[in-house]
Amino acid sequence: MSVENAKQQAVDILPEGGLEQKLKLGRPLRVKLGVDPTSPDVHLGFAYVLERLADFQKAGHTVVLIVGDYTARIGDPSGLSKERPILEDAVLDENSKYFAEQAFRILDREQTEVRQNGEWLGKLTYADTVRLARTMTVARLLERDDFAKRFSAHVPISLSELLYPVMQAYDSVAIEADIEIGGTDQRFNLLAGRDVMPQYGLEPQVVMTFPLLVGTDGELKMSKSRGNYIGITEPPAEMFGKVMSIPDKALEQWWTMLAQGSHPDESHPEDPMEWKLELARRITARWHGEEGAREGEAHFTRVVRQGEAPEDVPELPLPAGDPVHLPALLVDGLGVASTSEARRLIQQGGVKVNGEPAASVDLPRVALAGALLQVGKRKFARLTG
RNA sequence: GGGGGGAUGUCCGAGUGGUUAAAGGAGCUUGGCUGUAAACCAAGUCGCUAUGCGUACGCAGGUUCGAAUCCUGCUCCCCCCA
Repeated sequence: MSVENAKQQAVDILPEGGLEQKLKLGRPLRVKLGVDPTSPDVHLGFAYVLERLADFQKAGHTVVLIVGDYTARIGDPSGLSKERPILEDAVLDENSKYFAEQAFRILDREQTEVRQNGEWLGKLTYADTVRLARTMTVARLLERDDFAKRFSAHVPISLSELLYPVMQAYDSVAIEADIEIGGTDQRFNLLAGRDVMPQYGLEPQVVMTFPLLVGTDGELKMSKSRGNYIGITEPPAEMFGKVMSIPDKALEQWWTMLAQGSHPDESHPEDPMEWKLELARRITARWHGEEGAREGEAHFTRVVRQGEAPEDVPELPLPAGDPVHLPALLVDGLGVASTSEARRLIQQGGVKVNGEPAASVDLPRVALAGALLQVGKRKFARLTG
């Protein structure tokens, strides 16, 4: 049974023996996961958690995805703190759709309920909210690690944020969750559900937490806002290259969480380079198939290891005029952020024409027509016209 | 309600009237080394067809030859007491 797989990978299963009891009920269990609709991109870290949900589905259980639209819509009025920004309804709806599309690459659509928590949170009266709030104490909230840290660091915490755990707990009430899963950083919120559910006459959910995947920087949790993530929709070459860019110290965790699959005892190449290559192949193959993995590796070998131009270089028409002003061209065609940035790159030899560092910001047309223009190691364009 | 402290570039954080586009660090970028990475070395890191010009130190005004630095009002944040 695939639930075994999830069990093995979990960091916590609370309470002890709770999962077995739930499983003994002999009916499809309702396994809940909360989703933040402000950043709908499914990255490898999140995909890992979705895979655990899929483990449950394989055993016939039902997955309930809670899109936190209501929580996101409340947001933070000041706009100054570290809280999540308020998003437009339209953006949220768009995000939810985009998210679902990606999530169903992992989850079985037939065994998945997608719910928005505005459905029930939007109907609570003030009295209902107060009743809900009574199930939690301030002291317990402040025990939570990140609140405790922020509080002692004098970083603002708004009252609304303190309500998040009970709102999330109420989601469990509304959908009658049997199990809720999340990253280890969610432990407190998940446990809040256990406290609140009995107040509404429900059996408390079982809580399962899973390890947090570190990002491509090897330091911090993978997340979109930190820019250290790999999205599952990224093209093969990007994906392969980003995996290769992780520090060696992250190898072991990535291997365990993302590559091993159902063979936990499987050995890996000793040589870190070979090990990482195998990791990159597997991850790319998971999302783009064997063909994609080959393509990604070929690109990596050629461009990064051998320092050559990729096979298919996008074409870029030369603008009118002679000489050609390089900074503008780099901004328009190669994605350089500003002309000032472009000038710096040129100055430092980061811009190459046919492999030779560009000598000046203005180059004669004849030197550029048909030439290969390169910025840094990875951006290329073939100039035409 | 009373009292005190604070808001600086991507982030952290110096700077209390005059080369201050703003120390230092982190991050990031480029180049070098290399086994992808890391470590290490060097440079860069607001914008602009640019040996100059324009913007910039919470917001809006003011004082001054000159302000991130002084004054006034406003907004936001933190702490203590109630």
